Amino acid sequence: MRVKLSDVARDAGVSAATVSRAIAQPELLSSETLARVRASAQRLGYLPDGAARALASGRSMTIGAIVPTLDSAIFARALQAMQATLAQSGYLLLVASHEASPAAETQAVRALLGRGVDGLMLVGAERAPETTALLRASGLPVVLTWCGDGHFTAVTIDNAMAGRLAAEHLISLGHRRIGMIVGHLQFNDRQRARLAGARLALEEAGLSLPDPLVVEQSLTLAGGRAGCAMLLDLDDRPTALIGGIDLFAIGCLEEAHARGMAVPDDLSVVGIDGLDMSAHVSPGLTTVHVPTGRIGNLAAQTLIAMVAHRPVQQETLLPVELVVRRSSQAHIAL
Amino acid sequence: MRVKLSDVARDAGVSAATVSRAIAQPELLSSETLARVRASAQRLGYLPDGAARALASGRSMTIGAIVPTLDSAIFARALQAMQATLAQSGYLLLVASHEASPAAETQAVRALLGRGVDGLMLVGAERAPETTALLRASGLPVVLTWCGDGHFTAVTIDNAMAGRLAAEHLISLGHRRIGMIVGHLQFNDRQRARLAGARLALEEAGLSLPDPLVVEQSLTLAGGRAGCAMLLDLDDRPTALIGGIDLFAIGCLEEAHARGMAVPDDLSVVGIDGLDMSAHVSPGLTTVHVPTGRIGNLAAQTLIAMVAHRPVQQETLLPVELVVRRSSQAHIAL
DNA sequence: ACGTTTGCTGAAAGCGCTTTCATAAGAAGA
DNA sequence: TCTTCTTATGAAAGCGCTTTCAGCAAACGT
Repeated sequence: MRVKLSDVARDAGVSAATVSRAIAQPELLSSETLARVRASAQRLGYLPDGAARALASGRSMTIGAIVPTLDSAIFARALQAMQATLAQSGYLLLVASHEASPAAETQAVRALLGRGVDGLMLVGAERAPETTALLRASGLPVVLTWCGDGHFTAVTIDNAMAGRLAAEHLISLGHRRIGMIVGHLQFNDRQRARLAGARLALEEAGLSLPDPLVVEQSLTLAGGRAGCAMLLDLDDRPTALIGGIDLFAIGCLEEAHARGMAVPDDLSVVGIDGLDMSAHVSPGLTTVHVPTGRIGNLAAQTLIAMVAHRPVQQETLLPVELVVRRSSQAHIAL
Repeated sequence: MRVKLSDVARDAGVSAATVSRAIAQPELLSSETLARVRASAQRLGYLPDGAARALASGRSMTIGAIVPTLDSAIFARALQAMQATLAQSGYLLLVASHEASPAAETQAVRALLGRGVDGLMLVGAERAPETTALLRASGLPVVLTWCGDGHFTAVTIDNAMAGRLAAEHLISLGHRRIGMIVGHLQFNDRQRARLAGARLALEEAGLSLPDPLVVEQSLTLAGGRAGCAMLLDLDDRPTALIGGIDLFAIGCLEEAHARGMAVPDDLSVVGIDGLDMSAHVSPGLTTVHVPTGRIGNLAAQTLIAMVAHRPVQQETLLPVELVVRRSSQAHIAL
């Protein structure tokens, strides 16, 4: 049915080994043999069988990625960047998502490991012990992203610093009562770290971020609006809000607008992520920029290097940076 | 090194065939044999080798998807939906993107075909003839999305109708001069169809959508803003704008706001897509809703059915629907 | 009681490729 | 000229699984 390597070999009048080499190590062949094989392959429309190659060589030229969800601007961008980088080296991306379920993540790891991926990208450092055991036992190159665990190779950002920068910015603006909307903290070490960073900054300034001023929401714009609504309905409402992700902050902008409150006059808002969109909303969103695309690029590069047994940096910490726009301003105490 | 099927077989005191059956067709085994094999597999931490399974069985339990980019709310959502549906049947998603390059798409198809995917999802009906030839020659289940070509199985929406609904809505509101921002039309049949639909509706109403009122932009919020700026800078500026994607329309909202123009008082704006975000921006965006997630779900279901040789509908046309919000209102002629 | 079916299991032949090892033919050195 | 390297190629042994095809019991039918 399908053209196989032996067909090409017969057509070109060479052995199967030679055809195989024409694909993988062309420099070993004489130029005329190579040309002949290539011509045959071309003419017959030969496409190597990946499964057979993977079985025989032990490499699948496939990298796995497991993210909470693809349906997020953040992970989508990181994966797009990964995919683009991987493609340049002939790798393909096998993706799975776990929707914030550790058990689903374990399943996904198992599925990807079974598919013979050459390396694996995961988000965050927190996971079921079983998953970690699986990963270690596999001996496969693994790169953690956003958060590292000190053991696996990682491409990270300082989430706590991101939270801190957001908080310190507001503190320096004179805000004393600050609220924060975060994603569900369970199985989300990025959000926990951002919250912890903000809280610490507040405490160092002699302020605090008490539980009533922190609301957990699902990671959507609607979640941001709802969280904002809860915070603004408090008796002693905050004068400034931090969104654990930009989407939350944008939700705050919308909710404030819907209530007839002016941002930044009546409420300051700061996000964390640095979505493209954040520069374009009104007012422009002050945010802590995270190099999402670079996380993806570097994760891919690191994985490729590890597969090739090249030395890699154990943990690459990418910088986050406060970008001040219109959504935050000095708080005038009454 | 790694535990293999024969290790499990030896440990359980059965043949390799029996272990294989324990995985793929457990109903063929006596319950005690099955239990014994499972216990051994569990204890040894056996994970089947996907490459070997794929080679021996001819099925990889992997579905390929090639999209223009992952970094788009639309495709990200569709892929997330696909992935979720596929995962339920034990399939994994192998993704590639082509960034609006037909040649890159061909490459991607080749790469995925080579990886032995069991089926392939593609976006749109327009592609290099070589790609189509490759697809046909492979004989693999293929599902086109958003647009069909009358040959391959497809899960589509009526893009022309979407454009028409947007235009007719504005016409009915009394707008006579309407502009449209579309993505680069080359290699994007979805945008072409939406434009054509809008144009036709206008012409049927005795109006027109002349070239100067159509601007092509890259598919980002910034593109939408830029397109809006161009249209508003026209001598005879339009009173209403259609965004070929919601992101464009949201860009229009921002640009209008930045210019001190009120939407919908000074300008009506309608999008196409129905992003979650569109319901939350201010003013709420009138848009033609597209069931993006369902496209992904159905593409996955269709592919799974095709792999199993179950009959499938040749083309599934999903409905689009106008959702009227605050961004559009009647035009008062001066 | 004797063929016949049914249920469960094993032997073994691949699936299409990679890769080691061996070999043959030149090139180079002595 | 004869040995010693190189260089280019082929033969063949798998990679770890699936899947006929057989075989052997036990259960069935008459």
